[in-house]
Amino acid sequence: MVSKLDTKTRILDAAESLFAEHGFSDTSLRLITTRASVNLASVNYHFGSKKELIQAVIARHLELFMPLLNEKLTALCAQAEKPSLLDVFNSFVDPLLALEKQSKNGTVIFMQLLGRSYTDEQGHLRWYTTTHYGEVLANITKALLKANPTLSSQELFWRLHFTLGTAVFTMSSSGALMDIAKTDFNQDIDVEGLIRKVIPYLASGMDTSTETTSM
Amino acid sequence: MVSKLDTKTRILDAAESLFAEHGFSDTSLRLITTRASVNLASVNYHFGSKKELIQAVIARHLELFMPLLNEKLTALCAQAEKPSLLDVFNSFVDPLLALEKQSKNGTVIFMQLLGRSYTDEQGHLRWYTTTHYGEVLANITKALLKANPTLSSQELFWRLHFTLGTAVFTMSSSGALMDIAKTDFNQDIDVEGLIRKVIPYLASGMDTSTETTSM
DNA sequence: GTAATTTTAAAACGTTCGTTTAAAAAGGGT
DNA sequence: ACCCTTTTTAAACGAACGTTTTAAAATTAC
Repeated sequence: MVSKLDTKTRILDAAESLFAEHGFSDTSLRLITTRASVNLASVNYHFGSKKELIQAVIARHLELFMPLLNEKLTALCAQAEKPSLLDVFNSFVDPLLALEKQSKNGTVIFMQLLGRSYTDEQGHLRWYTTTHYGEVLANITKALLKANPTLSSQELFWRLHFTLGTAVFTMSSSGALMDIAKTDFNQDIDVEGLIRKVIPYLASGMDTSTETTSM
Repeated sequence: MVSKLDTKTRILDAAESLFAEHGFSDTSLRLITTRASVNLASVNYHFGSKKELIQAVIARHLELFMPLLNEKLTALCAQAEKPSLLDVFNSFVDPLLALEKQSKNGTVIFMQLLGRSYTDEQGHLRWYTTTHYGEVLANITKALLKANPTLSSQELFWRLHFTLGTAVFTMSSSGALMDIAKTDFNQDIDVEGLIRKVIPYLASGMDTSTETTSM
């Protein structure tokens, strides 16, 4: 079943980095199979179609990330004392960094794919996530509500998506941002540093006082 | 020079909505020219290439948005009293809503294009913006620094991009978000309502206290 | 060792893409 | 009316795409 290095794995590895770099549509199967050093037809043989390959690439990351995150969140919800919002967001750090070990730049690639799955008309991707990992998503809101019980479910909904926007956009363009920080401020920062830098911002936004809300 | 309705304008109108809906690569010139009811070759005749058409579409929005924003920001910087961060972000409201009047869903389309210009490998788009509207961008940071003088230029840099992420992502997926809000909470909200909802979040994030920053 | 199955390989399929060409149509100036 | 420029049109170009086909090679099972 397995030779030197699984053809399926080679394809997934090549595809995920190319997808993150150029987007789904702008990455051809020929480019993927060339980088993976496999035959063009192997994609259709092993995955069926390009669309199913995209699903497989994202699924591989979700399968690693989601259980790790769920573990952290349930632990947080199980403890007696009330967690801070920083505690909740810090729960994401280890699962995100675990992706880094699965594949080079795994964290950034994961967030880029997550962002693209929202914008690249792959609307079914969001559906896939919510149906396969609805329990985890529910635990995210549960933990956030435990940290800030004054939040209405509506406000939580909005701020959760505001948070997702910051996270996705920041990590997606992390390469460019880190370059600018290096040249402009001579500031060296890696992926983990960037994650830890954005978390206080996210916690602060999630904790916005609702003084000026109109509806 | 002008007939019933300029062919160039018809192309720009059709292109901008299709670009925002499907992305640059997934929108073919045939789709654009069909919706615009013009000949396929007119795009290359009037704009030279597809890439130049993309530039033109974004430029048209920037040319409306940036001067309006600059006006608001300079007024804010000119006044004696210190503005709040909410004041600064509220300066974006009118310019954004002005886009809504230029074309249907103009605000959302503008933000979608802005987001895509960051992620769709159109890195030259970011360069175009910074070189053509560097003055405006400088005024943004100037206004924010006036509202919060304790911010270092580095922290401002990072939080500005965090802010951009929230704004772009929220407005880009505004259609889906508003749909969910409608079905889940029976909450009716339009583009202006969404803008006004995200602004307190952005101000709060920009005002994050730097207690836990590590580097 | 041989047969059955799985995987790889090269080639071609039909489609769609952005762009170009060349001629017709429309417009403007005198 | 005429010429000259601008614009529109239909048709075709070559390239790149995802996918399919067919056969060879490799692997597994007995």
